[in-house]
Amino acid sequence: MNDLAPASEFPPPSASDPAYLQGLNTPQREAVLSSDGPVLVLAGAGTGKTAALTARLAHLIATRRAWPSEILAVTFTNKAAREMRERVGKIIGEAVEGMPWLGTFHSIGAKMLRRHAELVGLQSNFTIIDTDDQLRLLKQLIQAADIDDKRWPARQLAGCIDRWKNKGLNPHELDAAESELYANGRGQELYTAYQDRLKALNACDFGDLLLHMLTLLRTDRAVLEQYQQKFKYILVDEYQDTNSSQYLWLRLLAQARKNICCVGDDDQSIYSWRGAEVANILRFEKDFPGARIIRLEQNYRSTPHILGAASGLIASNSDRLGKTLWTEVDAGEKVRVLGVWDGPEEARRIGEELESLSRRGISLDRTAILVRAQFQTREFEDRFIAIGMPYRIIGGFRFYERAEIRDALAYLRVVNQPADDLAFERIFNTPKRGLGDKALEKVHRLARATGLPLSAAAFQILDSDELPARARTALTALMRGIARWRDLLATMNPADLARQILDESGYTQVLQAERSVEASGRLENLSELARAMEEYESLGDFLEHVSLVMDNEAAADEAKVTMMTIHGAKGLEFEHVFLAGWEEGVFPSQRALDEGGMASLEEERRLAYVAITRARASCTIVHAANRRIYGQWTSSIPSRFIGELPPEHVEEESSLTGGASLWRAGLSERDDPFAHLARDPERAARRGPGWQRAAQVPGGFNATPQRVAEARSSAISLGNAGRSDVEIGTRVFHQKFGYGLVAEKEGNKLEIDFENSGRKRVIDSFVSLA
DNA sequence: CCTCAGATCCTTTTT
DNA sequence: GGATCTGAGG
Repeated sequence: MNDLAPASEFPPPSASDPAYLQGLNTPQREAVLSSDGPVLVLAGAGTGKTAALTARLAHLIATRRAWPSEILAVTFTNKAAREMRERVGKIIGEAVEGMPWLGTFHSIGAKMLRRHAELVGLQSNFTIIDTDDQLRLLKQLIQAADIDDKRWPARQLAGCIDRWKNKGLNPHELDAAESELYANGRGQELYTAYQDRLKALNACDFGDLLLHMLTLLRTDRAVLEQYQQKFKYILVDEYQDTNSSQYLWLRLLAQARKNICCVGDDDQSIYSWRGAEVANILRFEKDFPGARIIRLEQNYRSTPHILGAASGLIASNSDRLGKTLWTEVDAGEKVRVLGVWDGPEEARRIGEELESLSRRGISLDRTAILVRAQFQTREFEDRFIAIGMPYRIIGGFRFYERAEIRDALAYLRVVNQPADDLAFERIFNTPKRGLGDKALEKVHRLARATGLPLSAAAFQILDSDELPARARTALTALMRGIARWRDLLATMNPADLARQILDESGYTQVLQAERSVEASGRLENLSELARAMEEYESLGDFLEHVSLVMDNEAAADEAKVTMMTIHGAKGLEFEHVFLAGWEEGVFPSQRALDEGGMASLEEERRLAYVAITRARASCTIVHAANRRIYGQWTSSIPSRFIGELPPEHVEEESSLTGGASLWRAGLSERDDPFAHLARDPERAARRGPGWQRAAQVPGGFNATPQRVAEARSSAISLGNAGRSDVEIGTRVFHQKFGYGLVAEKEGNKLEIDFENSGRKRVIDSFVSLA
């Protein structure tokens, strides 16, 4: 099977081969040596894809076809990028340092965009906002547009916008049907407002890193040609996971030289929910006529039973390019399918298995529990804490998603990038300094009226009597700090600056005063953050790193069993793998079944395929008859995927009387295990094809966007330099101080003699003509 | 202005 | 079952 490839055009393996070619099989060699022209490598799970890929890079560099800086190598995850960098480094040594264009789509997008930021209306120190900031921003916009954010949640809009960006659509490129997906056709309006707001904040979301670059490559000939010339060779990992925007981006860049090599596996496409299009891999040959297709099918990872089970399962899918994995190994155990009574028993059994493996001298580092969804790890955590089983959970909260880290970063962002209103809002009253909603609202009002960023408005409002004395004192202290830190930015190294900011802002003191376990953990995290900053030249560099790259790598001290989602496990392998929760409704997930129909089911099946193929030596699939879901006990039937495994590769076992098949037969006839959800009409309404349908429900919503109109008109009529309709002697009205006569005027600052409150200093945008 | 308690929401996967 | 939001009370 491995000799189907027409390898004759390349020299056969010989002892004089460079090191990077040794040990590669025939198709792998072909993937390395076919350096010019379009190449699609279909690499099955465990077929030595990364080895071939890194050898290919080494080959391009060693044969002087390109300098390291002339190769664009994109991956999806930071993990993959890091691994490739390391492995290439081992082959070519120091030269890998000169590979600036090896990274994730997003980090490369960001790098390019910083060079051309002004062409899309940004400055090169733009902030990259995360989902949290994005949601807060959207919520503000939704409220400003007088849309009921209960009926049209910000998450939903965020989902739409992501989708549009994944498709490469700018706001003006949406058609009516797309716009219809949110708030009865107001999707486009809000998307436009969001993009405008981001530009005003000098910020980008994840999607923009690709979309802006794509827009630029499409519209700016010079920029496009510059990069087409620069990248002599393009290498793309996990090609099946590219979305339309990434696909278009690659196609533009590759069009001139056509030296593009895409590596992927349609059977491992598991990210369609975030816009990945398997079609991209299927149409490669059309996009690049004459493309060479190479199949890597010899598996070096798993036993024949594991491969047989996985292959048998994935065969139920349609529309595959088709690969047949094979291995030279001929021993090994069958895949074990274990039925248990409930969730706690599942955790108990797997715990026991792990203990037994451990006793046999197998390091827990070589074991993993893979789950469909994050919440499933909780049951294991409870159990493992009880029995003292060391474990690590990958995924979940990342380092930089912790509140204290986000707070610290917000300070740094405000200092680094004055227009970052989102960050300013976050630190305004953090730590608590007596600045509440009222105070923030006033700063907001001034900012809106003057068109200034919040932090600038905050400086200005100190010159007035708008704020009560206490708030004013507190804000003065904060703003003095910010001004000082901004001064230090140029001279001080980022780590020391961060320490100083945390100190002077009072943030560390508050935590120190708390004296709780959590507080000391937070302090620990903060000093960890400062330590991590030490490698960085500038604060900007660091902020970019943190938003795009930083993930929590648990220190590998003690041997631990790894728990993670199947998505997180893609690309990894473990000696012994436990696949938990293979029940209908959990895996395949109810949501996928409800919302995506057959296509989703197939994706779930690919996910199952990925899960099984992570295992080297043993794979144990567990399903429980009862499980607590959202706090309610539910009985469940085994996943249909279990039934799809070829029996000859599977060994069934049940802790329930009568054996697996018996109780399965009894259970499978029961009604929908999620019936309790359907019984609740509220919940039932939220199921179904999800928000797409919900978006079409005619709403009882018809409010007018009054507030925005107001804000806009005042923004237009009021200049920064002071308004022309107010002069000394003008009679004006102020919401808090009442009527008065203007006594002094300097720019937009007024001194007014109020009839009831005496002389006050006020910013002109707070008064109206009386 | 802050804190606490009750109500309400949400439960897939991630750069 | 847990996180998050909202409203009442200190």
